[in-house]
Amino acid sequence: MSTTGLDRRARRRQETIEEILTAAIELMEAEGVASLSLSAVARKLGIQPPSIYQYFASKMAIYDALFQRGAEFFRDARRAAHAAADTDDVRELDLLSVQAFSRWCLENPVYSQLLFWRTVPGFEPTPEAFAPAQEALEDLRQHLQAGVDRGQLRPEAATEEGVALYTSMTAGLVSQQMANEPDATFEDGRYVRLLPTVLDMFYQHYAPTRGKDDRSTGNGDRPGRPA
Amino acid sequence: MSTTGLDRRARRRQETIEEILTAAIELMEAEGVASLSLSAVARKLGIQPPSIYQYFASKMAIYDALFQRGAEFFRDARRAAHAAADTDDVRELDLLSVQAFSRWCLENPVYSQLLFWRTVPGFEPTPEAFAPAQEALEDLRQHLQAGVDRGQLRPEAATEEGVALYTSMTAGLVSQQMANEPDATFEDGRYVRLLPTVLDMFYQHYAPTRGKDDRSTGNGDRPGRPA
DNA sequence: GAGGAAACCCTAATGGTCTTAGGGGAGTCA
DNA sequence: TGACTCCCCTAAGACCATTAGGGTTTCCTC
Repeated sequence: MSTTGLDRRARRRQETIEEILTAAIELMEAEGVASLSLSAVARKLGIQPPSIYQYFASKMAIYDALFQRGAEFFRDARRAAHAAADTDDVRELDLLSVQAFSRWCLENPVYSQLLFWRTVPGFEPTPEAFAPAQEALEDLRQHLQAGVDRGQLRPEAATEEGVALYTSMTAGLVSQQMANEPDATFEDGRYVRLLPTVLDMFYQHYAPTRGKDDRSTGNGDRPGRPA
Repeated sequence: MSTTGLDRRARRRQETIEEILTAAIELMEAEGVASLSLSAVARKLGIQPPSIYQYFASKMAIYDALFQRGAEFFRDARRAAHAAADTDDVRELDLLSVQAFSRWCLENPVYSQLLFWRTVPGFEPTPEAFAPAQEALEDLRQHLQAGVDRGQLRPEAATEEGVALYTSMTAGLVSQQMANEPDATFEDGRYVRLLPTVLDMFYQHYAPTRGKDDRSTGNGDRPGRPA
């Protein structure tokens, strides 16, 4: 059969590509992101180093593929956290998704370093690899816009400035966590524990100006301050 | 003379060490922090690569020396900003020093990456090299304690949690700035422009509970919301 | 089934890296 | 002057990424 043969070959090729990528990830986890060696990948697969060039044009192409893969994982993890949440409260949803974000980062330090730090010497992601990351950012902006629409945030929150603030604060915590306590889990990290706090700070900073300072604005289900 | 000879030799040795370090910095600025090559350093000095081992035990030792150098620069820049300020208001002082911090980071991206990101493969700073960085952190804690003592911050601000929040938020902005707009100056960076804002958020979050929620606590000179 | 093409994997080689070993010359001191 | 230390060298080993080119297997077409 003409098609099955082609499919088989294409499938085997795809399998090898996957094998290379997962071997690369495992080696990076063990030896550090920037010290990935193609020879080591080849050894792990039981082939000779030049054979890898059948599948990737260069070492950078491997980094790029992993960047794209990570960005897709990340975007989907964020969307899944949204979909799984059974609340309509924007702030609650926000906490869930930001916790999903940081949990994913801590559980996938290799991807995080590739995605959020510029940790590899000459590596710059191609636009194609970068696209999913930008989609995730756009997801976030729309989410903040939803918060604005429901009166839980001032319109400024969904601007470029709001997104910049939001990402800096949350990614800042995760960065510090990974740099200073790389082995901590999501549950007992000293920095990542502060995520609800910075979220509070964000929502308070962009709280709609309704009457006087009303901390629990648009957020009826959270315990208020004692009267 | 016995001493002058020894001094001369020691001085020349120290000069060579400095030459090596500045050459390394220049190469890193041009080629990226992690892609530093001892051979390139040697070429720049007009010597052969093995000769560098007369002055540094390994490539990591050079990274370590630069880490220490950078931490000392950083600590001193922060202290100088404090000393030069002619205000007693803790919050004002804070803004000046955090701006000095981020300005220094943007002007010295090589040192910043070495100090605040884990960007080099197998590099871990030795305790000796790390000491000045810890001194700078202790400076910050004391500064926050001063804010507490003057009634501008709640006592929690000067705890480990407060320091973690403070460093995460400010370093988060600087990280995002350097990752996303590496060529922007301190004046026109989209992220670093938000430093006063996050400082506001911090001071508001740790505002002493004086009567009701008083947004302008300890911050008389910033325009309030319209009544 | 036979011929041909493509895919796959190999060896060999180039030029780069960090690092160690060991030797020779120059400056320094008694 | 003789000895000692320091400095820089060349040579070499063990890696690395990458290119060139050849042989074998696999698949499609006739």
